[in-house]
Amino acid sequence: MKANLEDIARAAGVSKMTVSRVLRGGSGFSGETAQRVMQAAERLGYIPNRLAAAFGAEQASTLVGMCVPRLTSGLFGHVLDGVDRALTRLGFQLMIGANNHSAAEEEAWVRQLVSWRPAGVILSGRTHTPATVDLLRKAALPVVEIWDLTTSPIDMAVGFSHFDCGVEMGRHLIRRGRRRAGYVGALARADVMGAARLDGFRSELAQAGHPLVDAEVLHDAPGFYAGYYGMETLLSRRGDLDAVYFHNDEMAIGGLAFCQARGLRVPDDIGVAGWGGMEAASILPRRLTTTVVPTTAIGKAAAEALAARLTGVAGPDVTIVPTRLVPGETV
Amino acid sequence: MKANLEDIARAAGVSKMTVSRVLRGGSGFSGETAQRVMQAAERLGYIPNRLAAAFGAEQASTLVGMCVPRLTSGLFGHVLDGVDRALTRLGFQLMIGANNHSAAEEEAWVRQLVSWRPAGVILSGRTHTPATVDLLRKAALPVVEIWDLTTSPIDMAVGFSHFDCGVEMGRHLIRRGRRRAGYVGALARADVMGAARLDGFRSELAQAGHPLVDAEVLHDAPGFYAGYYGMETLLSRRGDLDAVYFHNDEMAIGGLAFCQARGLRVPDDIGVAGWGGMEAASILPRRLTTTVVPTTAIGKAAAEALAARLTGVAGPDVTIVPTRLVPGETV
DNA sequence: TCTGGCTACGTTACCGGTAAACCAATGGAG
DNA sequence: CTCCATTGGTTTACCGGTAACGTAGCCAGA
Repeated sequence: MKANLEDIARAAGVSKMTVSRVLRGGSGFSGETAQRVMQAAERLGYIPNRLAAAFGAEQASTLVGMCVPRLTSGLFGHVLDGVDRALTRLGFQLMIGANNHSAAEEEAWVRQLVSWRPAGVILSGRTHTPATVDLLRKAALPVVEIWDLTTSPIDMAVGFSHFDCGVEMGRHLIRRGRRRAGYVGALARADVMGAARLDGFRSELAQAGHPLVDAEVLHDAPGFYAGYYGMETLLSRRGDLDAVYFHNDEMAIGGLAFCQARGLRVPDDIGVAGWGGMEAASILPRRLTTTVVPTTAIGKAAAEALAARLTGVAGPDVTIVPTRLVPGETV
Repeated sequence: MKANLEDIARAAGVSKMTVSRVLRGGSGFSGETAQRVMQAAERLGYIPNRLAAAFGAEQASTLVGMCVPRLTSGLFGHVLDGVDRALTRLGFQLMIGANNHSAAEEEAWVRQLVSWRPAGVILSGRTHTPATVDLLRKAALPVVEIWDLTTSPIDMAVGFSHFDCGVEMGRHLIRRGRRRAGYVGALARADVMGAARLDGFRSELAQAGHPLVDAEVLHDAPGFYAGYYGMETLLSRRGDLDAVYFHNDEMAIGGLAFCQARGLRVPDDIGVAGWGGMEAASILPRRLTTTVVPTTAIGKAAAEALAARLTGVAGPDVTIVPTRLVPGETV
């Protein structure tokens, strides 16, 4: 039914090996032979078998795995897009997985992945089980950890400091005269990076002499609803806040919706800041003050770091991508 | 370096085949043997080689491919999530690709995919090149086409009628007393499904005796900005519209932002309707009138249809998932 | 006692490529 | 005229699993 190299070889009157070389565009054959082979392959509707190729030649396959926290995150959608575009251009295939912010789920996924003998892996975050790290080391896979900067990456890293994002936003709020700031987060205990931003925020405020008044870290996923209700909860405990920093833009927009619903004027009565830089944030009636993260660039850089490693070019082990605090009209 | 079945066999004092049977949880071995094998495998840090397994046994692999129009779409993020959760539970791995609304790019991706001999494929939409269809047929792959209902799916389909969505929204606007409706779309000529909604919308309005006044279909990606500027463009041409139907919720929200910026009162001066049902739509100051699409359910159904087909259970060829028009406060 | 069926394995033959080694012409340099 | 490099191939030996089939030992029932 399905043609293989042998069939083409027979049809073209050459050996299997010659067909292999022609189809992979190598050398060691005449133009005339090449044409006969190509025609035969075309005529027989040959579909290459990468399974056999990757298996037979122990050389790296063209498979790259990537694990994100959640597939529903707008930010990671852009990261994925950046990765996918770069990998496609470089001739790789992308295998994805979601770990739902759980290192154990990530381990299970990595275990599946390495059994496909991929060329490399891209992981999100720096929280991995020891078994995961062990597995990756044993498989001798190029690994890129994205999103957060790790002091000691497993292999390579592309990202930025979440702590610094928090610090910067804290400084901004202080500069804008805010003195009683709160924080609304999500994914309590599951998301290390949101926690890092909160740490940075808290530390900067404390240093400025106007420490964080209160923080509400929900267990929910960081969406609009969570922002709305987080804001409600926080303000019901502390009605005297003059600014609230959110886990991300979606939540901040939810928070803004709450303010609107309660007749709170932003930024006069209360300031609101987000994080991430989703498109909607810049088109709200009042542009949201937020930190823009170069998501697509991170994905692209991760894919290219991996590809560079695979072609033997020594790239940088750690790539720092700059985030940018964009002052809007909400604080 | 890396252990294989042979190594385990040697260590456990049995044959390769017995190891294979034990590790795959089959039968034909004693409990004592099983334990020796397991321990040896554990001790040697055995990592199975799915490449070899899928290659050797011509049986279907556990690889499933999925192609979406854009990875940055919020709606498709949820579809992907639904697919991924279901597939992971069923023991499959997900390989993804984006076609950027281009049948040619989809073909290129499918060509790559089939060379991995996957167990099945999930495609978005019903626009495929003849070569794509041919390729899939030749590979005898189970195929699920999602998102849009196809009259004659390649194999299976999970989705709904975009035309009907448009019809329903047209009816809603008429019921609300709107008589001069416009439309703002995106991805001109690339997105067949948005066009189908517009067709349905247009046809229903015409039938009601209040035909569509004007439509502005941009070439851009359907985001907030596009909605903002699309609204601006449309209203500059036709200032007398009393309602605008948007390609999706993001664009509708962009349109709302424009209204706010220009001091247009919604829904008094003008009505706004979206499509898709993003979370943000329900938390806006005025809840957006939109059609909610059960994205995650579609993904789940697609994955399960595929799995059913693979286990030999005959599932339905076409699964219709219901969309729901949710009247908000914007029209 | 013989037969048949079960359990618990072992043997053998692939799957479809690729690397590496090998070989037969051919043409040009010395 | 010989030698050697180059061109254009072929042959062989794997890669690591799995299916299919073979078989020894044991026990039950006729």
